[in-house]
Amino acid sequence: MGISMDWEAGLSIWKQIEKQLLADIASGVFAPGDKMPTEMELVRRFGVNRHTVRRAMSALVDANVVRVEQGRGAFVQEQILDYPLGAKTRFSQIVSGRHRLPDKRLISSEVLKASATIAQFLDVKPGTRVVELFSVSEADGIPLAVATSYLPVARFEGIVEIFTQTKSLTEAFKHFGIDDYSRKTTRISAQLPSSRVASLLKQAKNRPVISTESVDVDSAGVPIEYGITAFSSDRVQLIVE
Amino acid sequence: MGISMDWEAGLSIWKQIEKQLLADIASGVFAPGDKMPTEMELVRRFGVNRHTVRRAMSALVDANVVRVEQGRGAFVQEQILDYPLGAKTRFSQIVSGRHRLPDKRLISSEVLKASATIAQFLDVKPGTRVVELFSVSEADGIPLAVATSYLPVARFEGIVEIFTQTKSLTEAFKHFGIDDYSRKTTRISAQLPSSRVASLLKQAKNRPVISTESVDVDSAGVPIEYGITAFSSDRVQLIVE
DNA sequence: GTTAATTTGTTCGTATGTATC
DNA sequence: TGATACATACGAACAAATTAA
Repeated sequence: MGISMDWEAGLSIWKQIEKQLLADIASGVFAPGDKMPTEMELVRRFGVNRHTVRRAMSALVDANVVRVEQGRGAFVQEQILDYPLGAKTRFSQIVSGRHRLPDKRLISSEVLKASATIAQFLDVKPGTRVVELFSVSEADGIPLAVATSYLPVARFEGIVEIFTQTKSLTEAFKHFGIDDYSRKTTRISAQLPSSRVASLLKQAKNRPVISTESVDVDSAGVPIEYGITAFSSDRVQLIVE
Repeated sequence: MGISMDWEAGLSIWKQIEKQLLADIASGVFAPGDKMPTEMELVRRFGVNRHTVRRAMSALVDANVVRVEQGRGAFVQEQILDYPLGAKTRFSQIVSGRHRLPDKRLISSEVLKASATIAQFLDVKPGTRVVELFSVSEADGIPLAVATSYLPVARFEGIVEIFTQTKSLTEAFKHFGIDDYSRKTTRISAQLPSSRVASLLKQAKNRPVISTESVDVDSAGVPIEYGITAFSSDRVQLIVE
C-alpha cells in the first residue's frame, strides 16, 4: 500500500505531499469545512513517516489552507469573509459585494418586556414591550452568524412579517420610514457558543465565536435596535479601519 | 451541617444565598478570577437543595458577576476592561485612564527575516531583517494580552533595549523621532490560545482569546509595526465607536 | 458519568544527504 | 579533506484533547 507517488528528484518529500494535498483541495476532493484524512491515513496513502505528513500539513496550516484541531482532525479552512465594522455596513451588501449570496432566516420571534440591559441600550423604560428577533445570516447557504435583535414594539409594529418577507432589517426599517440608520457602538468579545448557537452555525461547540453587542440609531440619533451577534470565527473576520 | 443561615422572612432562599455570595465577592472572600465553591459545597454550606443553589448562581451569572464553565466550575468574573479601537488608542493610556497600573513586559525578542506575510504588512521585501518583540500587557499585575510585534530592524536599531526600559512602544518610537503614529487597520478574530499564550495570560486553555492583527503607520503613512495580539476574552472587550 | 478508542501534539533518538567553512 | 551545521526522514513513546461506546 501507498506506493502511488513518483518521488520527483530535487523536491523534498514533504513538499511533494503538500503540493498533492493542495491540488486535492483546489480540485474540490476536499471541500471547505471538510475533514481531511487523518495523519495515519495519509501515512498509508503516501507510504511515509508520520513526521513527514505532519511537516506537509504544517505548511498548509501556515498557508492558512487547513486548520488542525487536536483530538478532532484537520479541516479545510473555509474562505474567511472580511466584515468591515463601519457606521453604515450592511450584511447583505458586504456578502453580495464578495459575490456570495446573502440570506437571513428568521428562526423565532417573541414579544417581551425589556430587561434592564435592553432598556438601557434602547433608551426606553425597563418593562417596555420589545420584539426579539432571532435569526441566522448565511452566505451561499453557509451560516456566518446568528443574531438576536431587540426593537421597541411601539415603533415597529408588525416588523416580524416584513422582516420574514424582505429577509433584511435594512429593508424592514424602510417600511417604517427609516431610510438611513447607523451603527453607534460595537463591543467585541470572544466566547464559546451555546449548543443552540453552535448547531445553528453548524460548527463544533469548542470552536469560539466572535460576539458583538451593538446599537443602531436612526438619523436623529434615537436607538432603533440593540443586537447581540455571534460570528463563526472560522468564517468571519471583523475589520476596523 | 449547614445550619448557619438565619432565613429571613419575606425573601426567597435563593435570593438570600445570592445576596450572601455577592457579599462574599464584594468583601474579597472570592477574588476576581477565583474559583467559586462547587455546587455541592454550597449545598452543604447553606443546607439547601442543589436547585436552590443553582438558582442563586444563575442570578449571579445574569448579573455578570460570576461565570460558569461546564466541567470546571464557577469563577468570579474579572472586571472587563473596555478597550477602544481607534487610530490613536494607546494601551497605557487606556489602562491608566481606568485607574489601573499598566505594565508591558518583554518576554523575548529575536531578529529574523521577514516572511511573506510580515513583509506584506510592513511593506518591505521578504527576507528583510525584522525584530520580533513578544510581550505581555498587564493591568494591576493581571495579564490582559500577549502581543507579537514585528518592526523593521533598519529603522529601529536597538529598540529592544529602549523598549525594555520604557516598557512602551509609544515611548520607544519617540527615541526614533516618531512622536505620532496611528493604527491603520485592525482585523479581529477569535481563537483558542496556544498553551504558551494561555499560560502567559494565566487563563484556561479552553477559554477563547480575541485575536487582532494590526498595522501601525507613522505620520507619513509608512508602516512601522505589524502586530498580532491575543486579548483575554474574560478581561478585555474591544469597542468600536 | 466513566472508560476506552481515536486523533493530534511533543519529545526523545537515529540516520542521511547537502551546504559551508 | 575534514569538521560542522542544517534540513530531511524515519522510529518509538508518551501527553493531551476529543469522541464514542
